[in-house]
Amino acid sequence: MEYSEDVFTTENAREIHCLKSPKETPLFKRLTPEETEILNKNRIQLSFKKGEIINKQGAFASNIFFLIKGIVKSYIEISNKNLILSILPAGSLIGLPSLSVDNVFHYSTKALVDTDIYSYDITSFKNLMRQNALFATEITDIVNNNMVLLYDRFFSLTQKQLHGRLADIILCLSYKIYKSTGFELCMSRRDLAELTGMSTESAIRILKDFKDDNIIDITGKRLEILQLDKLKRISVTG
Amino acid sequence: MEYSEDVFTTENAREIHCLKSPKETPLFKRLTPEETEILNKNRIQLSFKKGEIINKQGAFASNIFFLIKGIVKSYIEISNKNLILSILPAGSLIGLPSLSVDNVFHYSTKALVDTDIYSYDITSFKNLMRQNALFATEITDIVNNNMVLLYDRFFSLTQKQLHGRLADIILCLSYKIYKSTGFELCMSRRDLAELTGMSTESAIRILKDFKDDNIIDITGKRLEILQLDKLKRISVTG
DNA sequence: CGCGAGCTTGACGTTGTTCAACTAGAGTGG
DNA sequence: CCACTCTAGTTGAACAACGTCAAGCTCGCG
Repeated sequence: MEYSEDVFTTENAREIHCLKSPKETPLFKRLTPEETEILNKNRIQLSFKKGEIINKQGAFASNIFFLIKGIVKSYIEISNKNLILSILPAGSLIGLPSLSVDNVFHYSTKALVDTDIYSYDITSFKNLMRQNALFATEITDIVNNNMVLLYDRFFSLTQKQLHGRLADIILCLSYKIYKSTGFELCMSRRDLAELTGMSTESAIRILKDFKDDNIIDITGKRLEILQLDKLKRISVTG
Repeated sequence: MEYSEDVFTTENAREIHCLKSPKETPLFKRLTPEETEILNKNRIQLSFKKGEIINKQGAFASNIFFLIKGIVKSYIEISNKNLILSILPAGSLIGLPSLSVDNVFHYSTKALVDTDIYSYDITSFKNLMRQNALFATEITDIVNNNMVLLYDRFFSLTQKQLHGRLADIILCLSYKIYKSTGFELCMSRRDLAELTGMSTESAIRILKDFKDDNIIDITGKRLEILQLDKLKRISVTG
């Protein structure tokens, strides 16, 4: 089943707002031809294979990345504990916090599938913000949107039990990333666990619970939502 | 013991970055006299007593608030589950996400002590951003800073055990809000619990653990950190 | 003086992690 | 072509962490 666009804005908006949705960003349209030229002069296109690290948390951030094609995970790693912040589809920007706070990356990112990015010089980027108010406002909008998504995930992971958290993530992946109730998962069970703040074993057990209850079907990487309403109910009740 | 300024930027920057620190924001200095005039024409000053609600999550957001004096908690409430997002000191802005996402407040805020605020018209605010790039950039910087703080709290609450989480919060309050190792807590045990994502009883028990181990002294609302190093170690080990 | 909200403690049950073992598939080198 | 290894996935049992419930306490306030 494919979703119609209105699914995203109706009913349980709260629950499904937890991952980034690919959006045709009007970001660069705010720039004048001259400004675009400046930005593109220092732009480099790079390709990453599935599993490759794009940037490392803590590293000096001299670039902002724009995701042309692919899917990427952003995550925090501290002393062998990993937490996935978000799954980023094409159209996303990587490294925005570095525009304002320190000159380092605040999270790592890794390609979940083969991925192409533009790498922009962070200084040019900053300068354009300081001279083009509409551009700067667009950036604020993007950061604010990310903020609200993070609020929802923050709530989910701290207030819901394992079943609710996993239901949230399955719904998000379905709505926001794959835009279908059936899809080929581009991440491991461990990734699912790190997205939901639980152990890998727990993630596997709960997937099995859902499968035994005929709420989803999952074999290997192929996941199909069989009873969307039940999954939503689990997401709400926690 | 009072902290010298360099404490904030050295050693374990990661752990102490979890609440907002009061900062003399150069925000409004970016505005021209005419722009300041526009903004202030639609500005209203309001006072809230301790415990009063400033704005409600979900309500129509026609204003951005600036915290002149006082301490405020911002929190998410869904079906009798509460999660405190942040403790905001004087100098903070409230409602920034509403500039970009929906026209509603994404969290509620409540005064923890008697509080004065300026209430700005959100439309004037938006218009100024669209015409003054330096102003818009400042807003981006503020939102980005809040984002990074949220990353840290997100990690703390999802990856650390109760003792680590409570240690984090005590350190944050000490560094960022009270700027001293001894202070009069302006919130209830329940607030501490909602800040750390645990039950009130657990918060109380762990405070007692810390007290029994002579790491802190707490009687009523008065809290004194006795062994800062031990508290930091607990924060790190989780 | 009594009431209610916040605080505190102990006993108990649940939830979720850890550990260990086992399986399946995907390279890798002889 | 066959061991060999390595990683991802899976399962069960034991255990620890944490929440819930119930009861009692304290203190400010009417």
